[in-house]
Amino acid sequence: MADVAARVGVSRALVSLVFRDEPGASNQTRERVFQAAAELGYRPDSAARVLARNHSRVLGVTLTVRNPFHADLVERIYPVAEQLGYDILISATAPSRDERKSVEALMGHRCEALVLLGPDTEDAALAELGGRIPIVVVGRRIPEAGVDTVHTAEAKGVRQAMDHLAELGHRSILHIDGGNAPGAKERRGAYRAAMRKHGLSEHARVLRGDHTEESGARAARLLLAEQAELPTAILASNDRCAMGLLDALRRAGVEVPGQVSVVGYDDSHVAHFSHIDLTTVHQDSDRMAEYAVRALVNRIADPNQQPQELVLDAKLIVRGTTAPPRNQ
Amino acid sequence: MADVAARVGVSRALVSLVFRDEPGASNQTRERVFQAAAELGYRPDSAARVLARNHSRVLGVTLTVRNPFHADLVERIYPVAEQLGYDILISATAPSRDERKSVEALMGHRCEALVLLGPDTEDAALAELGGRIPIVVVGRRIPEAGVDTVHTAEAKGVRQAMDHLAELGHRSILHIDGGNAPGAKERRGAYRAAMRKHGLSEHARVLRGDHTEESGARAARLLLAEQAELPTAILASNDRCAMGLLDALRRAGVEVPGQVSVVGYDDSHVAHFSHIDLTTVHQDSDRMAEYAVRALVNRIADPNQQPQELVLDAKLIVRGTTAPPRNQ
DNA sequence: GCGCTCTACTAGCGCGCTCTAGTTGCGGTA
DNA sequence: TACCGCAACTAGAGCGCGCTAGTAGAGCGC
Repeated sequence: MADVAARVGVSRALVSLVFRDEPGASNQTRERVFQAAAELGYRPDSAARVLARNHSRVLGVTLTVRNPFHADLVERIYPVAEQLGYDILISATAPSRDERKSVEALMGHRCEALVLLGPDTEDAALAELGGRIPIVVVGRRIPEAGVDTVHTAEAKGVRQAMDHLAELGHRSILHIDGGNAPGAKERRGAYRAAMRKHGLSEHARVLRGDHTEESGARAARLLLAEQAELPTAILASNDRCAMGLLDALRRAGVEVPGQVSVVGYDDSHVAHFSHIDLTTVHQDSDRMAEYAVRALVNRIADPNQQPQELVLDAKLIVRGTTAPPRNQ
Repeated sequence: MADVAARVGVSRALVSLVFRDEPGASNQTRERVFQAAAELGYRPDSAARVLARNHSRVLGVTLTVRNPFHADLVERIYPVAEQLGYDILISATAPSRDERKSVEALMGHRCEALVLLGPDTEDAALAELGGRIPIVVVGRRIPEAGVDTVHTAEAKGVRQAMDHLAELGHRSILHIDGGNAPGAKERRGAYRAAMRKHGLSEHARVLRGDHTEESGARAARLLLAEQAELPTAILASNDRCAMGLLDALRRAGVEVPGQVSVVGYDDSHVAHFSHIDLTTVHQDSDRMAEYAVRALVNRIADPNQQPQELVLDAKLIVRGTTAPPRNQ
């Protein structure tokens, strides 16, 4: 920076002004500063910036690197953050690297606030974390944790899916649940309620699962091994689960939707693909991402505001994996 | 830090020593420092650290957020880097965010070196980037760019796949290529060479594609629309392409491998799933990740060493999507 | 001529840490 | 006793910026 200043023949402070795009420098000088910077290959050092300002203008994001819905969210988080003048740092969670570590890393890099995508940390720990640094939890409800959250109206989405299946004439509808994963409890409850509402309680059945492809495939294997009649419709815990289920069923020669209808949850980009064409509950990933970023920016500006819970509308997208039940 | 020092009754420098785990402090003092730090909720600020040291001990990684093979690599990069005392920062590439931007962001955050996973930046630009900061290119060959690279012996992998198909009796083998994507050119060349070697040049056919599911599905639609006989085997550009191809074929009622055999490339985790069970060319993602990180660490230590190209062995993994050809 | 405002610019401290070049005190050795 | 070496510790500069408080000079009205 000093080199740039020297080259242009001004002070460091002026160069600083120019790079921060603040008033106080003539257009001509700005030009010359940028010119000199380009020639010298100068770029502002964000570590020093962070140190000198007292806020870093960096938001951290934790995600599960294998989750396509997280990928959808991240793709939208970047432009929104950029527009608001924030930079994004990503830290991945994986089997070998738990969420706490990701969070620590991001905090160490001076993130001012964190977006947690579908965190599996327990409520109490999240509340405690929220006390230390602004966080927004995406895709999971956290009652009374005192942190901002954004998630879909799980129950509504499930209800729509169940209404759709019931209207098609399905009675034997099974649910593969998401275990302890974010949103799973709500979806499970809504499934049971919908079965009751449609007078199908006797057909209600929940298989334990999670949010991975493997859990869908496992459920399929289990059902096929039972030698009993397959349900005519299956509500999967999410799209990944539905994907696993779909392929396992098809490999076993079970036609979808001819013999079994399948509904997913998330409407992640994989569901759109013409060759998957999954009926699923749409979560508005764009709005979730936008809200998450804005919530953090607002909270940074005013840390004492009441924590907000944004519940986005869910909407069933009917595609090719659902049809009237087979003749039994 | 000053607070911690004051609380223990020592200088800041000593606290610094303790946190860097350097010799020069008694065990008793270390204890007391950690104790005080815990009580005060102190954590070292990495921005300041980076500024004061002249190296940051941070490596940057660029990846395509939707690519499962990249996910595999990242999962291994974390522990290796940690073991060597480096921290990882991830920057995602997406349609809305090109590679240059990711690289800029990482450099701005003082990464000492970058791992580029399957970069699509052109060779010359990579060479130039390599002149400014140590980089290692993963999954792509860059002849004479003067940067470290690690990739699979593409030709060998393709050759094995082709030998396998030929041995099964396939003659009409089609290739959906990866367009300009990393490794695509080599795979395409190897496909042609293998067809020649097996005396099948007249059957050789390459469809233009890329490394996405959609390109596989598109190719399937195109083939099905042609009304001509389908090839008996298809070599996809990578696993994602194979996934798209597989599902599109199955949805059209084409049995895999009964009517058409399919081979992927990458052996990303999706290929393992029991319900996908894809015959594919294994790339050793663990070794790739390890080598990439070590190469950077070595180059940071000695920037002038000769650039290295590590070519990892490729190995065909025969699973369930290949079988002898249908009777024609 | 004076004082005023406004634009364009500058000096220099401080952000939280690392690192070099020390100092202090103590036990061992000739 | 004098000296050395070593463990344990400290003072203070400096990393690259942002920011506050300031100055110099041009333009203007009276």
